[in-house]
Amino acid sequence: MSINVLLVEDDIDLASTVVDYLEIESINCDHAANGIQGLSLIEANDYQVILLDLNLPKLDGLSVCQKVRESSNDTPILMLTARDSLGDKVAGFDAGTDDYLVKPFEIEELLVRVIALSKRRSGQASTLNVGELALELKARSASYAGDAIKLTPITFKLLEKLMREAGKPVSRAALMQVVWGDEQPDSNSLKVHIHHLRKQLEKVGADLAIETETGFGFVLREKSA
Amino acid sequence: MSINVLLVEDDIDLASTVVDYLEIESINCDHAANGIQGLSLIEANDYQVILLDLNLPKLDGLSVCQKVRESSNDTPILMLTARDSLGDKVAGFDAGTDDYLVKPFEIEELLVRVIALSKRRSGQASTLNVGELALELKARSASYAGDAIKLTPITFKLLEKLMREAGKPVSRAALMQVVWGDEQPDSNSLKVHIHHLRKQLEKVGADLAIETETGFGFVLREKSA
DNA sequence: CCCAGTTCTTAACCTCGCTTTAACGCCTCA
DNA sequence: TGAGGCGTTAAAGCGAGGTTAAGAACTGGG
Repeated sequence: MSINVLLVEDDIDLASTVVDYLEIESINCDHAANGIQGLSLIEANDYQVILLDLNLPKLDGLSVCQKVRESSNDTPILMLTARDSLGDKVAGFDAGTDDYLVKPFEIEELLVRVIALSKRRSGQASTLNVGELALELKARSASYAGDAIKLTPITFKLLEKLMREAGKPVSRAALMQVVWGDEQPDSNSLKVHIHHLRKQLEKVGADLAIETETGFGFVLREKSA
Repeated sequence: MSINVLLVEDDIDLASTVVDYLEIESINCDHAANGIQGLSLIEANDYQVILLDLNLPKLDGLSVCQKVRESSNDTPILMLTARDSLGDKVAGFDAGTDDYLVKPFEIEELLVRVIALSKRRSGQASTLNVGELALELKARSASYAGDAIKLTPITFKLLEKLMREAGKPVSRAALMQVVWGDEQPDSNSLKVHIHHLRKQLEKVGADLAIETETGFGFVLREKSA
C-alpha cells in the first residue's frame, strides 16, 4: 500500500533530504514550506501522516495542528521540534499531536515512526454518535434513527461541536470560535442557528435536545422523560 | 472471488502451517521451497499476492523480488523477514516490496495483510465503475451503459476523483488540487468544468448526478428517484 | 508555419438559499 | 417593574453556485 505523507517544514535543506529519503522508500511525500500552504494541502489531500515542524513562517506548527483537529481531521501528526522542553511536548499533545521527534533526528528513526503512524490509522472513527443521532463526518450528513437531517455548513459545525461535547455545556464563545474563528459577527447570529438546529432535531422527533445554560452556552443531552 | 497466493519459504514447518491456515480461509496457497522454484511458479501462474521469505536457498528473497519487478510484474509482494533491522526493510522497499512482516508473526496478521494486498490490486484496476458508469483509466474514456461519454483532460480528472470517492463529498480544494496542483486558476473554472461534466452525464441519461454540498464541494451519487 | 478544431479560462449575469440583521415577545430576577 | 438574556420570526443582503458566451491557448494535420 503506497503511503502518502505531508511534510510541513521551512528549512528547505532538511525538507528535501526528508522528501528524497522517503521517496526512495516508496513513500510519497508532499512538501509545504509554511503553515498556510500546509493547511491547504491537508484540506485537499488525504494523507496517512502529517510531519509538522513546530517553528513555521505564517502559521506555527501548534496552530496548524489545532486547526487540523478543529476541522475534525484525525490524521496522525508527527511533530518535529528543535527544542526538547517538556512544555513543548505537552503543548503538542494538547493540540492533538500523536508523536514527536526532536531535531536533529536520525532519518531512519523518522521512517520507522512514519510507518508506525500510517498503520495506526485504520482504526479511526468517521462517525459521531449520541444516542440515535449519527453524524457522518466524511459524508457530511446527519441522521436520527435513519431519518436524514438537513444541515447547512454552520449548523453542521455547531452540531459536531455539541456532539463531541455531548452532555457537557459548551460556552457561547467556544461555539462562535468553531463556526467563525476570529472574525465573529456582532449580532445574534448564533442563536438563530441554534434555533435552526433545534427545529431540525424536532422535525425528526429526536430524543435529544439542545438545552440552554443561561449566561454560559448550550448543552446537547438526552431529553429527560 | 478466490484468492491465489504463492508462499516462497524454505522452512517446511512454517510453510505448511501457513498453507494450511490460508486454505482454511479458502485462500489457495502454492508453495515453493527456494528462490528459483519460486520464480518459475510466478512466471507460470497469476498470483494475487506473493509471500517471500528473505533468506532462501539458491536465490535470496531480495533478488527474487527484483527479478519479478524487472519482468514488469506488479503483483503485490509481502516480505517475510526474521530480522527486524531497518536495513532489511529499506532494502525490501527498494527492491519493490509492498509490505513486510517480521518473524515470528501472528498468522492472523498475515491473513489481514494478504487480504489487504489482494484488494489493493483490484484497486489498481484500469477501470473504475460506479453503477452503470465506467471509466477506462488507460484508454482515458468513459461510458454509461455502453454509451460513450466524451471527456476532456480536465473533466476526466474530475470524474475520476469523484468516482473514486463516489457517495462521499469531495471538497472544492481537493478537486482543484487534483486538476491544477499548486498553480490554481483564480476564477470560476472549476464550476464551469463541473457544469460540462454534468451536461455529459445528462446527455447519456445517467442515473448518477453530481450534487452540490454548499460551502464544501461536490458528490457523485445515484439519483434518488 | 499556419489553420481549424478543440479545450480552457475568464467574465458577466442570474438565481437561490444561507446567513445576518433587526424587531418583538417572553421569562426571570433584582 | 424594568433590564437583560433568550427565543422566534420575517425580511434583507450577500455570497456561493449555475449558466452562458467570447476569446485565448493549445492541439494536430497539412
